[in-house]
Amino acid sequence: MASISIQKAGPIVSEGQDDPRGRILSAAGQEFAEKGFEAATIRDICTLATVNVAAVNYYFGDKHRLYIESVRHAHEERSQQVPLPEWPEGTQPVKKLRDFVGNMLQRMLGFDHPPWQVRLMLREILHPTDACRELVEDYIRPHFTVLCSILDELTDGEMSPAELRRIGLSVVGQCFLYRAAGDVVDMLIPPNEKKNLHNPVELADYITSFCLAALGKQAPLSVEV
Amino acid sequence: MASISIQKAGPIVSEGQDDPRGRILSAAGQEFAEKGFEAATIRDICTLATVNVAAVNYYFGDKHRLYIESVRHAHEERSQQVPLPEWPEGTQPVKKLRDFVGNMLQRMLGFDHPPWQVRLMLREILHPTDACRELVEDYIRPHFTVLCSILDELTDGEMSPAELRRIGLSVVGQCFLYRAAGDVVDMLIPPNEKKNLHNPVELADYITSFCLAALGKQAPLSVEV
DNA sequence: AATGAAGTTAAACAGTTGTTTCAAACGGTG
DNA sequence: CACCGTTTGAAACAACTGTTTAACTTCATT
Repeated sequence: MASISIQKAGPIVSEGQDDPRGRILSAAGQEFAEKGFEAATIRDICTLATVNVAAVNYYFGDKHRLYIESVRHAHEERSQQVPLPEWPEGTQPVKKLRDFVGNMLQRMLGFDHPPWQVRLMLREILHPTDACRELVEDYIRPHFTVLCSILDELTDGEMSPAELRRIGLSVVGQCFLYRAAGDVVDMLIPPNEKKNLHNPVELADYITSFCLAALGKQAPLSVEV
Repeated sequence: MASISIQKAGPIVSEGQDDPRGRILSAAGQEFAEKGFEAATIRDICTLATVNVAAVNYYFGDKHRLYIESVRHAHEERSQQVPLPEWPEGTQPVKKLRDFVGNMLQRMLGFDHPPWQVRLMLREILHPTDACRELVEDYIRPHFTVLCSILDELTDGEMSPAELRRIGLSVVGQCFLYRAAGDVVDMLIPPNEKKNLHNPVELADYITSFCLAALGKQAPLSVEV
């Protein structure tokens, strides 16, 4: 009974090596990312975090609130790990677009394989729960807004905000496919082709070129006959 | 014991109104599509199918094999519901591309809201299990091959197969985003804008134009200043 | 009518789930 | 040291999971 008031906030300290709450949050994120909300069990999470089963209910109240918190924890961490690029005044919008796409691919695909933070966020994007709104407002929308403003610069203000958003979704969509359906993409293209043409760097160049060509800011990929 | 031999095949009849196996398959597909493999329960499936709990194990052996079968069932049904378009000899590749994109969007997004077959397949694409390989080979790859051959026609054979596949993924990616991350897209754009610019028909026109422009087969979306 | 396989049922099984309990241990403060 | 709120621990809880059992119905075939 007396512990109920604690569940709302928990200890102020966080992220320490021997901080149980932080360890649970990290372990939960990994488990939820891998198995999803239902399949991940409190017992596995606690084993991974080396805490007692009761700790989750003590610190977070129940499994659902632990999930919400772990999604928040994930996108906060990921925002710090791969921040948006900053450009000096007067940077060419073409370069900005290339940087943005490269940044987005790096954030989505990671250097080797994507970290659990991204996979957890992906789950929330695909099957939104209560945690989704915060994820969109704090993480996704700011990034999308930057992209649209780059496109606005690039098209010299010719496009309406609605058109800019639609083009922005074209850019995001091309990157998103590799993240969300990466396994199927791997089955559709030969392995060596993946290394040569579908690595993050080549992809960023290609997707940027594709969009620049579509917008008439660069020669088309194929020449008219 | 005696019933084990039955589980492999089941009755020859299928899809009848009072065919338990067919009802289970359909109910399982809906439940798996909505909740995923773990969260969907055999009891809920059987309640929906109005059969006894033991029926699943009788007809399919266990939950996992029921899942495999229901994924197969889903993409077989969906192939009949929305077949690939057929074009008469000499059809312009531009028209083919527009038709293909429209067809893909219709298949992915459905007329009103997407049927459970698509949502189940989407789950398998995002988090592949044993059922994925068959889904790719029997459903996804044939469609992707058609797309690449259209792009080959369109570019007059100038592109290598690898380049064609990469462009194909650009086309698919733009459509896929609306299917996989539709809820987030809805949060990023105003509701009326969605009706005007992001309905299947407008989208098919836009995505086709975007790609044609990128390939230099149509005027760019924005004119050079 | 008798037979026996095919199909269906309610009940039970063993295992796992999220959650709770309550006692023990901790760590500062009087 | 004794006190007290906070944290940890092992065990138990009730509910639910997939699966199995064994009795029962159906029904074409002999």
